Amino acid sequence: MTAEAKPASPPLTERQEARRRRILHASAQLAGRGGFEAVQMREVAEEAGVALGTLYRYFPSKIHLLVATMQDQLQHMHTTLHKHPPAGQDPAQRVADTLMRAFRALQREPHLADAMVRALTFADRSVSPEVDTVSRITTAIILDAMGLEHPTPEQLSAVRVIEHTWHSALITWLSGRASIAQVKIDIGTVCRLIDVTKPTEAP
Amino acid sequence: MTAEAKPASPPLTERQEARRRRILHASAQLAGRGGFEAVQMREVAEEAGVALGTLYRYFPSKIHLLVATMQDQLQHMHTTLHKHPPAGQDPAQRVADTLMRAFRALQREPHLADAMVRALTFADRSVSPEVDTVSRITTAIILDAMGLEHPTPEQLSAVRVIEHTWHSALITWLSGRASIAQVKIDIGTVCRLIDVTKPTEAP
DNA sequence: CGCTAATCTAGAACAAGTTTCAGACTGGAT
DNA sequence: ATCCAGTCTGAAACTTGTTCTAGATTAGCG
Repeated sequence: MTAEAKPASPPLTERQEARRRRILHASAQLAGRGGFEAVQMREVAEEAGVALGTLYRYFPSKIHLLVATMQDQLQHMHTTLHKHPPAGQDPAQRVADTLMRAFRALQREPHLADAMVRALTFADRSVSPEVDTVSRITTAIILDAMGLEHPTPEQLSAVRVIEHTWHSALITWLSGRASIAQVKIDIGTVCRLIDVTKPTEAP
Repeated sequence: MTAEAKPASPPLTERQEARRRRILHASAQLAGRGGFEAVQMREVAEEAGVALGTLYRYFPSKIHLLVATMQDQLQHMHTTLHKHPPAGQDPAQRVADTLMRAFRALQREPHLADAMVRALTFADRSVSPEVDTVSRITTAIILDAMGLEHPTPEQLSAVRVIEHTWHSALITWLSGRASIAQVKIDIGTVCRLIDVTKPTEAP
């Protein structure tokens, strides 16, 4: 059940894998400076040493590219979190800790965060599979933090709500409409749902 | 404190007000068919009987235009809700009812919903004031449903989280990644936060 | 009424995402 | 080693959001 990347299509040759990585690297690089708008397809192609048409063969749109970039970054974060799991007492605390940590990571690269999150929420149906992958990784991270083997449907819904809050709070922060403090408060608030949906809650 | 529209700039003449309305109407019309991408600035201008430059004078970008369209629609909804307030017993129930009702309204015009919500979450800093207005109206709607005069900071945070969930859940539905049922469940789930943050909760 | 500043129009021009195409290149099968 | 199919390149073309310009219209004012 580990959420890995490519289930479909022909396996890539070494050179192709290298190209793909160069593209993703260029994307993250450009995003790290100016954010969403700074990721211009022509520039990504040039920086990755690849023709424009090739870029589009690998990633059929700018949104696809940025969502893939996010997948990449999330994988890193997931791996890192496995090595240093949150230490809190109860599940709600651990989830909040984890999200705060992720939030701090994003604060270090606000432009990159901007590009990735904007792409993620702007994605239309044609990007659903990729966005879904991102969502699955995020869910896995949260469930890991909760330490649950077999979450109840109720708990899964709570996790979904946490994800909703996480994404939307990030957006309000990125667009300058909410402060860092407010985002932290909102994360803390939504994590209470974990306690509310504890299976031991009902008589 | 009623969230009205235009606090700034010179008051518009009658013809100008009419133009503005024609533009918003054309925008909603086109959005109602093909969604976000169907709202093309040239078409909006033509349908509204206005030059492209004029359209841009009234709304400095497509995002501004669609966010303004959303403001407009939300005002309607707010007014309607005042006439037929939710009838539930407790605040959480009333808020859930209200959001479900709004959700049903959006389901009737999924393309319009798509255009408005995508614009809202894609908006960058240059649209912050307008997005903030939308947010204030939404908050007002939720607070009305709760029936609170002086919400505590905790409750305001819960309302923010509800809004986050509302927007993000809409996005997952619009992009076909969540079913209507799932959105309803998530709304119900997040509304539990209202009970958790009742002031009578603490000793 | 006649003037002036602001606004509006029509249309060209520009920017960035996306598509297309002809030709060069690569990898694998015979 | 040769050939085929698929891939990559470079460049142009197309689309749609956005900007700009020159000339007509309009609104407000003396």
